[in-house]
This record gives sequence, structure tokens and C-alpha cells, in this order.
Amino acid sequence: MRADVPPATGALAAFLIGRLVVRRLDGVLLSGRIVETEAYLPDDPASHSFRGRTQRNRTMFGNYLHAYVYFIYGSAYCLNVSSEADGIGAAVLIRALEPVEGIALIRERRGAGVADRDLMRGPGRVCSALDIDRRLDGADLETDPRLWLAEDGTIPPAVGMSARIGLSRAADVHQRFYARGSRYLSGRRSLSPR
DNA sequence: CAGAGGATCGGCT
DNA sequence: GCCGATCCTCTGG
Repeated sequence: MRADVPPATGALAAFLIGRLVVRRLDGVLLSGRIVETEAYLPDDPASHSFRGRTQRNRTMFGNYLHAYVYFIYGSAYCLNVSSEADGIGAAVLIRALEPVEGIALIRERRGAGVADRDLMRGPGRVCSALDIDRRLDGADLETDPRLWLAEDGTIPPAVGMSARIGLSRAADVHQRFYARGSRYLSGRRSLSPR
């Protein structure tokens, strides 16, 4: 691979927009359409993998299409998809989903008073809605019966790009991808121009 | 072992 | 829009 070839991580982050995350929970299927992702590239100062492999981030360094789940701010889990070959630390953060299947159970899990628009609008809310935590870290998203990625044949939406959200480093790197026009985006409006 | 910081959320102004 | 909660993880001594 040469330097002018787009990194697989960025390509995956864009490709995943419009695809589904599916969770099986006690035999019930919960799913959502991916409307927002962020790429955390190899050698990215904002990435958990930047300072090398640790106990927490080791699935980022494993093969691609495995779940990397971490806990943040004492309150939220975030779901990522590992995105490069074995030995390279990189991942795609799933930032927001549009509810598709199992909405009744998702509403129940998120609690009364939460607007449908907010059920999975934000990475912590995605994991809260789908009961994703460190138990799922390392899950193979091609074979695990609890969590996987799917396509449903719908036409992929137009994809926009912007800076990533909530970073103190590499804040100018435009590796956030979103479905244009979706009402389920987590970012501020200035980051999602219509 | 102590300290600091963080890919967030929800509540309040 | 701003702010605090909350606790895991990593780093340095």
C-alpha cells in the first residue's frame, strides 16, 4: 500500500453509514441504522491506540471487524469496530443509530421520557440502548451470535464529513462521517450542514 | 500508589 | 450553551 491510498479505517467508517448494527438480547433482535461514525486512524494522536497496545485497547490491534468496547467518563460505554489488519491499532466509533428493530424494548431500556430521536443519538446511548459493555469487547462481528453488522439492501444515504467530536487533540482532522439529512445525528448542527 | 484526564450524558440556565 | 458527575485507565514516582 502506498501513502496516497486511503486508509482502510476511513473507508470502513464511510462504508458503514447506512448499514445495520444488530444485537440479540434474550432472543430478541434490536437493531439500528448507522448514521454517524468516526475513524481513529493508525498513528492518530486522538486515538486510544496512539501510545501502543494496552490491556484496554488490545482489540484495536487485533484483526478487523471485532468489537472494541471501552468505558468513558465514569458513565458510558462506546462501541467501535476494529478496522485494520492484526498488529495495527485503529477502529471506527459508532456514534449514532436510527432505531429499526426492537424499538419497544429499546424504549424500555432507555427509560421513560426519552424522545425517540434520542434513543441512540450518541455513542453512550447506543451502548445503553443495546446493552453493550466490556463483556462484548473482542466479539467477532462476523460470527458472534450476540452482536453483528448487516446490510438490508436499502440505498445508502449521501455521506458528509466533518471534524470529530469531543477531542482535545487532532481536533482538526475530518474523520467524522454522517448520513446527510438524518435527524438522528449526535453532533452539533454546525458539524452537520444540510 | 496517587494523580490526572477522558471518543459522554443529562440537567439546568 | 455550560457544567458537574463518575470511575476506569494509564502514567510516573
